[in-house]
Amino acid sequence: MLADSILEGLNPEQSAAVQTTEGPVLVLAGAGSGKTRVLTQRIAWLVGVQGIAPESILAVTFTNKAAGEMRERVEKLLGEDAKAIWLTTFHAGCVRILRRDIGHLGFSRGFVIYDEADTLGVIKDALQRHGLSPKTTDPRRLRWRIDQWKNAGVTPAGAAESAYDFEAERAAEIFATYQRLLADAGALDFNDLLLKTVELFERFPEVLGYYQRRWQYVLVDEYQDTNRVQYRLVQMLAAGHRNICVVGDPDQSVYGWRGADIRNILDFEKDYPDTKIVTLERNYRSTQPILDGASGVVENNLSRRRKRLFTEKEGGEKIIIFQARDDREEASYVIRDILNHVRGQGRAHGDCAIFYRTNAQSRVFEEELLKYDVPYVVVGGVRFYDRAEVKDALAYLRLVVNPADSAALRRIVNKPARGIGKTTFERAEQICAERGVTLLEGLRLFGETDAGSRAAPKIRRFLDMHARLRDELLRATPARAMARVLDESGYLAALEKENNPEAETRLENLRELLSAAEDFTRANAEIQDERGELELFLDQVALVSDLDSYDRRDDQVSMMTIHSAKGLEYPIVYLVGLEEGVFPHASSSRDDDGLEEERRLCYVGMTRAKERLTITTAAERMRFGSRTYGIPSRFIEEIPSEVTLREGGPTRARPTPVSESTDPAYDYSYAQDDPGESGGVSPGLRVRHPHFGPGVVLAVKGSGPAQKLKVNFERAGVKTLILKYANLEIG
DNA sequence: TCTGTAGGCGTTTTT
DNA sequence: CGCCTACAGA
Repeated sequence: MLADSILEGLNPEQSAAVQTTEGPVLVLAGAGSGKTRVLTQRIAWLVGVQGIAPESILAVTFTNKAAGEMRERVEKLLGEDAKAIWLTTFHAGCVRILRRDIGHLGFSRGFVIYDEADTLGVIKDALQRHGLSPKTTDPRRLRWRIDQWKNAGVTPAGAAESAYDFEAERAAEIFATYQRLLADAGALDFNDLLLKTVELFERFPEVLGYYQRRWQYVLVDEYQDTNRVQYRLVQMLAAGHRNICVVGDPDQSVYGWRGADIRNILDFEKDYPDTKIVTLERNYRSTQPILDGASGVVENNLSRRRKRLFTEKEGGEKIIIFQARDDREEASYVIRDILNHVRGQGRAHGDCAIFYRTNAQSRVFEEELLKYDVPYVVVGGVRFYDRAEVKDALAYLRLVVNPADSAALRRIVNKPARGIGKTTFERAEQICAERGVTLLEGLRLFGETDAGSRAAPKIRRFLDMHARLRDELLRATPARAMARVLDESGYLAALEKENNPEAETRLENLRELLSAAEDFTRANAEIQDERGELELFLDQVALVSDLDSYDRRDDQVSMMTIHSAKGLEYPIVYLVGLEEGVFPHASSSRDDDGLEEERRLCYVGMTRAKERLTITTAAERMRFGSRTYGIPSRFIEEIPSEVTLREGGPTRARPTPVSESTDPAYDYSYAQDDPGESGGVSPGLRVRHPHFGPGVVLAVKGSGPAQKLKVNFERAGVKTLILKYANLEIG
């Protein structure tokens, strides 16, 4: 019977969470306690046993990846029926709602979604309109401030009202201008996607009513990460039937800086006094020492609901704590430990993961991995869709879909160089501001008023091209539109003309983008939507992250920030850089709230490990290009000493100059150093790397033992290598 | 208007 | 250290 198979293998608490379908339910799920399993089985139970129509279920997650994985698992249980379930991220779900109903708010349904770079441009524009320079007012700080307001659901008017000093008043004014400029461009930023949906529901009860009736059951994953706007959204949707099930872990709330409000989960019972609470404390992932260590750390947080994870697993290795002299020794220790496990213990590279606090820390590890020729993948950091050429191509498409998109226009108006430079464009901006027309229209007006000027014919040609592309491509497939736009604009030709390895890399990225567009068409062949496929494609790329495309492979070590690691697990985990200032990060150590969030982050990192956890710290570290000295993180002391095993540390010789090192890695480097010359390596030389394959040297930096190369590999793209470690063959 | 270079600055984490 | 911006020169 289906009911039995759904409940099979669940413990009593999980089983209760699955079967309690009516009324508010709060599932407090500790790390590794099978929370995703509960969510998927619960959906299966609703449909397969209770006979609930799939289309009346809404399940919301934070990442596309989580949504995708959940959908996969639900489809396995329910087959075709699963397709009608709304299983989506907050942002993607809101886009879907707004594309249908934003017209009520006087917004075009053809709105574009602005990313970080786009919004920064809008902030700068707003500053300018207030007669302020980006030099005196830091645009990033201002945007951060505006984001904080928006996270909390504060409007420009509200911000102005609560302004307590001149600076806040001015920030509130710029906030208002920023929103106006977005509206003029037909654009919404990430926060607007949520805010506009809330506004829509508040102002148009009949619209809210439609969705309330539609979704009889609402499920929310990672509830501890919701901000006040998301909270409000969920509350409104569940107001009628109150069949709301939220799953989360207050100890894993690590997005406070992005507006997540831990009160949402802590106060859930107050919002719904008849809440059924299910606590999942049995851990299916880690060994007891790892759980004890992680609990030991997080128990230092004062504002915390008591919870104690346990496992039935017997024994387990202690947590290893390694104290390194410097960041390089830290990295080489980790890499060699990985190699020991791979070569000596039959482990796969893919069993191992390295987690750090900030992306910048990945560099040293990458260099060491290259040195020892260990295959790896870095998750996060620069996103594919953040690369300049990819954004340029997409900007052309955006401008086709929405001619008001000023950020897109700003981006590509003179790419490739077509004689519409800074001065010309500034005039267009001025006209746009004075007359309240779109930027493109401002450009047109300028060309007409100054018909005799040098720029006029160039403007006309650009506008003609745009009009032509718009006529031709509005209903085209994304791949066709992309190919056409790159060709017609001369973008591709200009890149090909450059004829150097860097341009080749960029062309390669554009080819990849093109195939992503083709994939999109293939994947959405059956989806019928009144909106053009091109628009749907642009929606998707606006909301994907690098993490979404990460697929764990057996043959690669994974590296990522702890934030990115949330929700993942590995047999062997290295948590690195545990020094005061690095982790906990200096800018979060000011107040108790920040520190407690760092501590939860540490807990998240530690609980990713299934069997073996190594924590490392370094006495010296290169930061901002100069040597800095650190002391071990307080979190290390918070791990109960019974479950730790210390290696390295102050008992060893004091820090010695590198040349006197007994570290074989260093000795090796000096043995290799003698040939003196770098073997006559110079840009343009074709080389072969044992792991990356053939490539061309782009640049040579420095000299002596530290000489570095920038090499463009045919398969792997541009990498910076240390010559003496890279084992390059010439030719 | 475009291109190359010198200086300044930053780094927290990201849907 | 590396990226981005501002600025100078052609």
